[in-house]
Amino acid sequence: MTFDAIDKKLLKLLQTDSKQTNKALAHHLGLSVTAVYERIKKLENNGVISSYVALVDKKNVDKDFVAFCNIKLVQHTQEYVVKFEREVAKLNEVLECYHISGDYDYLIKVLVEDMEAFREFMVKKLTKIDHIGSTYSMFMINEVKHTTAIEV
Amino acid sequence: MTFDAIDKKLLKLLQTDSKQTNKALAHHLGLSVTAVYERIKKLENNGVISSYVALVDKKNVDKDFVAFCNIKLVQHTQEYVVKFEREVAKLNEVLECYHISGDYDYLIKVLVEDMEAFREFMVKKLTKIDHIGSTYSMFMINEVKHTTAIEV
DNA sequence: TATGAAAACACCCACAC
DNA sequence: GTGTGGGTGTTTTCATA
Repeated sequence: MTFDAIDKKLLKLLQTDSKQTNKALAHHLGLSVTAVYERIKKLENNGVISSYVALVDKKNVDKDFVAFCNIKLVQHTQEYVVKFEREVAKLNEVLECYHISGDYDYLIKVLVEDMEAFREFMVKKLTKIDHIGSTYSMFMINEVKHTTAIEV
Repeated sequence: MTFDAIDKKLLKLLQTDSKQTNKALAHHLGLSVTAVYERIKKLENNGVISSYVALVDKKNVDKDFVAFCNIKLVQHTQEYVVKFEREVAKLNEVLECYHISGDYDYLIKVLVEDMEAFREFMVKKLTKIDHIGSTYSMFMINEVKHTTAIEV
């Protein structure tokens, strides 16, 4: 589908705050409530908007220790890859996992309470997955930017 | 604040789908609508729930080229650091930016249309920021997992 | 705290322009 | 694309236990 300037602005607004009423959105966009309603439905039906979620502030739940782990597998057979991906996706400390180019095979983002919890995670969960060769971890010192909103 | 089992389940539900009605949530949790309403308000007022947003599927907007760039600054004076962080945060291709431990100073996540757009980004935006020493980029081959929901 | 009832509000969809 | 209208459902408040 194609987006005009209004669609883009609408997506920006909804990606910032999805609890705005259609009336408020209509006012921002200079459209009628009905027009806004139909544009939103179109974006939902086309899968552009995949879901609406609540975002939790990790600082306010005492879980703001973030680590990025580069992971290398010992082998890259279909079987190993599939199994690793399935196992790692199950771990709820793992917020993101990407198969990437470069020196390592995967990059994962891990969220836990503190360094001690991270150690537990590495020893008891991550490295329990078979076929992991080596890992290289980086710890977050400060979160400079983090947004879920993408420019369309 | 402290969370009981119901709060945790409620947060999980809202982080998955914030458009559920309080009635549906009440049914899932075995509570009354008002009880759910007040728990949600408490979570919002305590800053546990920071916002409600629409999530856009990057595949459906033809913007699914993801790169991770490790960045090293030439110097680490307060002035350079502050300036870099301010400039990089302004770039809307940069979804996330973390000051990290390890061989590099920063890890950023970049979202653009394709490799050509990434090249443009690197040449015309990122490396235009002063004091960047070296960079090391990794490209996403596949997104194995990506969630905004954190376990509380 | 939890609840039910009631008012205020927003959404949804059809119709007319 | 805008506007209206009305039925439906939801949010919010409040009295009550």
